[in-house]
Amino acid sequence: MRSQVARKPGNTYHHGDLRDALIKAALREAEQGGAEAISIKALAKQLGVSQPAPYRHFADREALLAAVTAEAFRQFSAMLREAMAKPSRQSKLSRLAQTTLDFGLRRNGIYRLMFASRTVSCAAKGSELHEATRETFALVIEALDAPAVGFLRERQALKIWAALHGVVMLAEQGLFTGEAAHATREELVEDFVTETKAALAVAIKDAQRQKKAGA
Amino acid sequence: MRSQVARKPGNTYHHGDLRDALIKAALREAEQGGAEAISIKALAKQLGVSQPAPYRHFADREALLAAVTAEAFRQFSAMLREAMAKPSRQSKLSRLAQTTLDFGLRRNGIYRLMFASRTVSCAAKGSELHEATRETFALVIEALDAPAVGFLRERQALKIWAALHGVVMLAEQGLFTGEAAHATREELVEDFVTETKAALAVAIKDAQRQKKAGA
DNA sequence: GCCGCGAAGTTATATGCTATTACATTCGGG
DNA sequence: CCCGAATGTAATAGCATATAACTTCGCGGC
Repeated sequence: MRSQVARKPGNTYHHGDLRDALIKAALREAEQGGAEAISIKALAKQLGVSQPAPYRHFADREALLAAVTAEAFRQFSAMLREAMAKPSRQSKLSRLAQTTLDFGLRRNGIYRLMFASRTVSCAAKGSELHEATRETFALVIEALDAPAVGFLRERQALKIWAALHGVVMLAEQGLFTGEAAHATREELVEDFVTETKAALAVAIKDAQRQKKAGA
Repeated sequence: MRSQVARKPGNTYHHGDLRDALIKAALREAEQGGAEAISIKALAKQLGVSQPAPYRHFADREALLAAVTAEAFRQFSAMLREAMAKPSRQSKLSRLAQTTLDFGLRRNGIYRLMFASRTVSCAAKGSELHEATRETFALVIEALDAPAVGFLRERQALKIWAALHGVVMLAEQGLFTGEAAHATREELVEDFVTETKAALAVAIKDAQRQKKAGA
């Protein structure tokens, strides 16, 4: 018979998977309040471990935030992938766009963690976080469903990506609820989607014409 | 002979204009590190007053942040107005756009304070902060240099405003420095400006046609 | 089997920030 | 000139980050 001092149901002194539990709990906390809602002390209490225990897994608060943000990007990517995968009348790009808007508003604290904090821009090139962001952007390019034509595809991806972020930002700021609200967020997003498709179609046609002329 | 305990050069027990000094100093601090770089204690020390002195002017940290953000909006508006006022080859909209990008990158901490924090969305309707944001958005509409045609003008203003924010966000995140960097931020911004002008021109022509047809 | 080492957790503590309370000083109007 | 309001100070409570020193547990080599 072991000592079994542990306070957790069928387990021991050691938590078993504290690192993962911390990230998941932190994500829950950040859902509403963003990064500032993440308190190491509170998380430790919530998970039933001593206050400095988390420091065994993360050097400091910044490191935890980076891990949480990376996980957030992975969840976001998964959501986008799912939305793009399921059959639908709408285009992949449109589904990606609406999903981004939805995610940005419903999980706004996490969204701010991902796109509006310094954590991401400080991520080193090979880091877990950096890779997670790159993968998400790759999905945007994929959603365009367009052949590679010079760097035009990447450029259009950047443009729609930027536009989507902006809509989320303004929506959260309340610019759609005042007098200027005669356009819904969804309409604006669909506008950008349409424009992107049009621009891509023109560019591809141009490229084909040039090829033909060259041949 | 008075006590003259004061530590400040030619002055007294009272600071004279602590509230204003706090806001200005806080803005300096936020320039790089954003909201989290603003510490009441540090500001008090820096200004040579006792640590609780700031609480005479702001109920709590949130209130200080709101005031700082409002001041930031006013400075931003002033910068936009100046850029739009001076004669130039470029359109007003283009100057507003490039100025926004410049401000968003050079004073990124403040920019995040203004557009990516919960402070703004929590601002009450009549508050100083709320008014400041509304005034800034009015400048965007002005920059379009277009007659009011239904709500189309507001809609275009929202769109370009959103797009600009997105570009700043992605730029700060480092998405323009990687492999996809074959479009500069300035080019993207100019793209959006051009598209906005085109959309406005079409809409206005449509409206005139409709009017003529109706007459 | 047991031993010992390293991973993971604990208690105690230092430091820094926010915020409140009670007290002191100055300014300005009646 | 004096009193009250505005503004500042000292002292302190409470919470968060972070580190140090000690403890417990699991596991792999012998």
